[in-house]
Amino acid sequence: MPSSSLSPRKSPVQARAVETRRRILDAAARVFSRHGYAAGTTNRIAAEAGLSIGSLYQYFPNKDAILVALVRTHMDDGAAAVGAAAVEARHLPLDDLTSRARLVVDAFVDVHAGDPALHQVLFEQAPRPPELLAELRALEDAAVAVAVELLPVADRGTTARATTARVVVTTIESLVHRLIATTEPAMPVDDVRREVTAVVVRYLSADPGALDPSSRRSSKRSVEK
Amino acid sequence: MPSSSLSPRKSPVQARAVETRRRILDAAARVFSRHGYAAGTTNRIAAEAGLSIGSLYQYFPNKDAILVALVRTHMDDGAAAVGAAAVEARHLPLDDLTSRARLVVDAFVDVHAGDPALHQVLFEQAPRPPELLAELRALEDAAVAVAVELLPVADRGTTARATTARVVVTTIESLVHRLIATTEPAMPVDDVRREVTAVVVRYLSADPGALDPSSRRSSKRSVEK
Amino acid sequence: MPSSSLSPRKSPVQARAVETRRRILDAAARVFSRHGYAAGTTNRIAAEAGLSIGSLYQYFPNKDAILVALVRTHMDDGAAAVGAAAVEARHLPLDDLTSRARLVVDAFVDVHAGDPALHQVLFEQAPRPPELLAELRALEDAAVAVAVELLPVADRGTTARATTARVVVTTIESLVHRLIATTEPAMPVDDVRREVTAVVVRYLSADPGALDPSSRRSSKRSVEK
Amino acid sequence: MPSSSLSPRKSPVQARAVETRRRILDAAARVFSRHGYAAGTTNRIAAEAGLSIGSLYQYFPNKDAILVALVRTHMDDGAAAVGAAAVEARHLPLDDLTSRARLVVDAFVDVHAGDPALHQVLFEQAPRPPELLAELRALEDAAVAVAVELLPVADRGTTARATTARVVVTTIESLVHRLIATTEPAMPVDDVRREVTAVVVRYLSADPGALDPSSRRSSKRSVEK
DNA sequence: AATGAATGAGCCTTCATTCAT
DNA sequence: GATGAATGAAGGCTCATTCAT
Repeated sequence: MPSSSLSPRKSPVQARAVETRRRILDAAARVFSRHGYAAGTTNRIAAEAGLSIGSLYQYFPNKDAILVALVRTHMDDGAAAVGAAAVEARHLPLDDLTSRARLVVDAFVDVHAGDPALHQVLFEQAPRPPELLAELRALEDAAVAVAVELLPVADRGTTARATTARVVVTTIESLVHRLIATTEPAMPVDDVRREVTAVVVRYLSADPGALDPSSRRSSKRSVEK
Repeated sequence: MPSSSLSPRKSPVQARAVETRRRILDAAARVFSRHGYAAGTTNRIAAEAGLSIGSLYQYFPNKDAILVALVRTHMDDGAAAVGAAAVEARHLPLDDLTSRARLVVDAFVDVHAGDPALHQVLFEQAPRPPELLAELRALEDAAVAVAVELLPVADRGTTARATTARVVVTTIESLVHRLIATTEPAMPVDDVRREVTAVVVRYLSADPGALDPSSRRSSKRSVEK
Repeated sequence: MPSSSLSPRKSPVQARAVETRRRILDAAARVFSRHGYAAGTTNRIAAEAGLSIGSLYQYFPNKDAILVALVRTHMDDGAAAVGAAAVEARHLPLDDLTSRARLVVDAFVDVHAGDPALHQVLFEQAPRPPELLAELRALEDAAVAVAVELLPVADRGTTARATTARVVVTTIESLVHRLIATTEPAMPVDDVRREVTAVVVRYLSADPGALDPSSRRSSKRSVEK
Repeated sequence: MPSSSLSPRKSPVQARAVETRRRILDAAARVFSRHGYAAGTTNRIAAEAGLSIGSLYQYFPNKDAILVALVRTHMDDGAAAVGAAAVEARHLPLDDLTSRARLVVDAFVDVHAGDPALHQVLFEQAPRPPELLAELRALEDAAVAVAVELLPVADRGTTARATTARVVVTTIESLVHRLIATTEPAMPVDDVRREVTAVVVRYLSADPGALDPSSRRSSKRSVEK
């Protein structure tokens, strides 16, 4: 009945429900991050959210749904961040590969730096339903498409463009993830940004002619020497 | 009770025990690979090993010990394979970076290609005790040390040698793992070998002067130049 | 507060309450019929009635009360229908047993044919409180009394009149119920009417002398006779 | 290792397992009989059997399996008892309908008299899987077949033989069940035996010509007479 | 009176682990 | 040493019921 309200907000009921949902998700993030997936029990999550177990199940049909919601949130956030970076990158000169890559890498780093432990749980430890896996793959495909367009990804000798693009995307993703998630003498985030960018840019910049690693024995000549 | 100094063999009893241990570990590998960690129950492992659950517990104090043993085995195998590759690589000329890197990358690929699903379980999905994580880290440190010695890892501008070396090691590890373990249109193993090698070699070969990604905007000027 | 003695109607408020009660009961009937007692949750009933769960609990103190109300309704309906049939039957000649029985059987069939699944839930599946069971028994006793009066139930050899009457009532009840509720190649309702009537009539009509099943072996001789 | 035992019993292990199974089933029978299906929790059954809940689940995969086992047992027992009675009945002269019927009725009574409350739970209250229902129907069909053969079931006017046979079977079943299961002033079992037999025999013996209840209004004329 | 979010006891089930044989 | 039946803590989840709004 918000007949003349300027802010077309959700009705109180819904607004509260939305907030409770958030609270559960936040609690789940904390619990999963701390205890991992298996030990992140629904009871613990409910307690952490300050709710009864029954209430939790009024918002999510089962434990997996909570996980999926969390994964989707992070996927969306990641896609948004990287997408924004890509848009920004397009405004930079085509030949300034470093700056372009850096923008994208930074987005990835920001996404991962938030809660590495949670990321670990969400994307490695927990059993994700096939459908979610498919979405994840689709997202990566989209990222590959962006990479092709954004970076000068060309066939280089034996290597097809698609392969190069996928290597680029996978490198950024996995390297950032590993460098940040791997505990202990954590690498300073700035170093991560700089080095991952370097890895990608150099991979793409190398003069194919001077540096063909296509066959294990291409080095033959130097060996003969 | 080594009866003769010439035959340092284990007594029959011990030998049998060792073999049973192996059987359990092999069974666990198969079970974890197929079902994941959580669904890889001790009973299933015992059944797969053709043992009673009681017997299994005479060889391992608990489920975690099985996992740890498995992880250690794979760590050792990996270390051996990479170590052997490193030894071989040392015989190649210092400037044939590609061949040297390729040798190491191949070792990593071989280690991962065997049973990607198991690797996933052992190194991502299962909750590993802190002590094991420490060992893992030590192993990586050793790998970094080898990398420093084996590859022409030098300080490049802002980047300390240790950082470069760690990036190299992490890149190989995570990229190979991801490229092989990530299901679906799996990348041909040969492509993986070639491209990972390329990534590493180019990262290390780039002329530091011409390609300094140290600051996000520094590149602009070089472009204008 | 009946404002006028001429209109013994309930006040609007009460009338509405009565109607809401009805709505709940109807909804419960549908839900129990479809899902059974256990799966017929109060929330489902409330939803089916277009009410909030809170409102439902303003009309019934608990789930069992709903069931009891439903059972009572059906008991009353049944009693009314059978009672009416009995009244009508009394107008038929005493010796037209078939018509008299048929009238009663038809009443039973009509009662059961309406919603067999619901009947099943109400009278077999759901746990009925002892007090309700007592009412049920009382009702049956009444039916027995009617049977004694309506049908020529007389002592027959070893069998007391009360027993015969109870057998008649139970036969009609259970046979109609079973023949109609038992799924699958359901027997046509008309066959049910005819056969159940036949069972009862023949049971009551048989020449007691010619057909004494009182002892297992006594019959042999009578056959020989 | 029962190499030379005269009684080819199951090995100790199996024998014990079989006995434990029995204990669980017996406990379940008592618990279901006392508390009904819903309130007959697996924990209660385990406790009643003097076992831990874990052990119970080593013998039955879930609660329903226990119910099904119980139902099957009773179906088998019933089929055996009735079958034996049928065999015995066949040795009686064809025209001694009463004795033949009595034999069968007695079998039914014996089956039901054991634990009426449990029967109620097993065959009315509990949710039985469709597959079990199918078996139940098959069993009834078999019973109908036996009835056709055993008793002089012939077409009588409007009524097909199949209908008559089914009515006979259903009458015995439902009447015995109801007469015995219905609590309180329980009818003496001997009365049940005698009267149910009478109902069936008279249903089958009546002179079809003299007693045709085929149409509701056929009686009108006789009234007018 | 109505609403529906919240509650929590309790259910079914799993599985690592123990221990009598 | 081997066996496998037994154990029971703990987990995911449901649903009748309450209560603040």
